[in-house]
Amino acid sequence: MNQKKVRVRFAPSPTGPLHIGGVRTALYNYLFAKQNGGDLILRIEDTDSQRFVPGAEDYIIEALTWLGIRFDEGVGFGGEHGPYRQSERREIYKQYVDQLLGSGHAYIAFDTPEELADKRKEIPNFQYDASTRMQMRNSLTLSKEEVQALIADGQQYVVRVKIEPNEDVHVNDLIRGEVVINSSILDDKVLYKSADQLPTYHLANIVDDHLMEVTHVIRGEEWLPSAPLHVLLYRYLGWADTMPQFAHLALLLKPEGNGKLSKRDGDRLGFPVFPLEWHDPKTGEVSSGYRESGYLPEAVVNFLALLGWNPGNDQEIMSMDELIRMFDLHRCSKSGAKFDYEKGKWFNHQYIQMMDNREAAALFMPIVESHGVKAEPAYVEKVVGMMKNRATFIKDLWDLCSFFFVAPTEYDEKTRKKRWKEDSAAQLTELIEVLRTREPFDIEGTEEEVKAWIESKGYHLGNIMNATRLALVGEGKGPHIFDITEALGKEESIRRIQRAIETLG
RNA sequence: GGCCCGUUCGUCUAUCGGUUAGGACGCAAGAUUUUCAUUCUUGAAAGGGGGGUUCGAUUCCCCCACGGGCUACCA
Repeated sequence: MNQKKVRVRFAPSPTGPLHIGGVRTALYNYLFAKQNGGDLILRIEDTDSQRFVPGAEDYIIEALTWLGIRFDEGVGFGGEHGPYRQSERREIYKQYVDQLLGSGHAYIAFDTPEELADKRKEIPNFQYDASTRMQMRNSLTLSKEEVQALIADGQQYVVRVKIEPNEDVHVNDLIRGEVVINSSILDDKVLYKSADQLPTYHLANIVDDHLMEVTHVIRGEEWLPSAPLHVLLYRYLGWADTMPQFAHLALLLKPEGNGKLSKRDGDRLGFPVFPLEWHDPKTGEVSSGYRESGYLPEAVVNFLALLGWNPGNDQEIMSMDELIRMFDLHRCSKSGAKFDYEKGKWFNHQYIQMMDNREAAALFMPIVESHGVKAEPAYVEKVVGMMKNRATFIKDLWDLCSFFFVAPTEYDEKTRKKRWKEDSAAQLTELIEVLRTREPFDIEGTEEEVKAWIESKGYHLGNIMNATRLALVGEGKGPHIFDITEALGKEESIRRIQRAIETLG
């Protein structure tokens, strides 16, 4: 094993918002880096000028920052191995393309996209490789002079890797073990595009990982088929001995039906696929995000970490620090995981329960204010403490406990029918007198006194309590009655009961 | 079509040849409760099929089926 400092990278392409599967890849890279005292690099792979989307890069950084994934180096974070944006590394790639051309591991090809398309139509399973390259228009079949002339003439060309056939290529994957593929089935992939004068992913990736001293490549399974090509490129460039180790992560799948979870699923499936809300600059379309939906970043991280990995025991709730300690690439599952949104909600519920009341109240306060209510932080904190165990999202709290802030103006019909009896008005009128003289207006004392009164009168406890609840809340829900009266205070409690008596009769 | 990877409850997963196949989400029932929740208890729920190897396979091997990925001058 090498003793070099662990360096991993997350290398998204800025073609839109980062989706939740990408977030998981970033997370695993982060966990692995931190566990090994290594660095995490953010590299932007913008070699496809056609698909570039403005704002995507900032979005990626903001999203990962929100989730607590910290980079040591890269776009927006500085570092010694820059630039970290591939579009700014043209000259570097050019140099290695020339090296490959010089060493005979690559060649220039003049075939136009149209010609290739025709070829593919004409010959089933056509592949540009050792068996076909000598029938094509490239620097292998044309003379040096012809090639020079074509280039001088301004003909567009690409650079292709020249794959040596009949060679078993071994890819040692940290998750899947050894994968062996014969080089004959690989094709002569384009390394350098004529269209935008930039390298393709394959070349840029290898050059950058080498130059940035990346030790481990942790990426999605969609890259596994091209991993042998990458191994070969390291070899052709003379970097085989410092080649990083690979780990290909199983994909995140749609919950229903088939296929991997993709950006286009958007809100179609009934849940966000993006960490942050995304406003498409072209279409104006808005896609929901986990943050805006009310998720706590810690819950999202915990949930995502467990989608495709487990600690080997029954523990499910883990902080980022624990995840860093426990993460293990060898415990990543080999098969794709269907995205289970319900479980995600459960995680958020758990995290809200673990949250400090003050913290939760601070998050809830803006919602309270948005309803035109001015409330003391201490009061909000008290209410949150009583109610948060029933909330999956902080924003749920308003529906759950608005009655703590706004007196009911109408009474739920069903509850009224069921809970407001003939003698409720009379009984609650008496109750008001009991409450009026009660001092202090605390939870236990008040409860004791009210119950003693009910008993002495021979009233039905349930009837009184349920009617009182209707008066205080406006419907048949909520915490313990005396928790409510204590929080509302004597005056407000009496006022509400009074009002109910007047309204409901 | 070709190539690659995978296959345990509905879902996420544990099991590194011998287990009543465990946990979690969700679901159902019950308990608690003055209500609604929370909480607790219990329950239903799984090794794709066929061959091997072995005293013994969910576990190892092969075939098939199924699922997923890749197959662009996209990443």
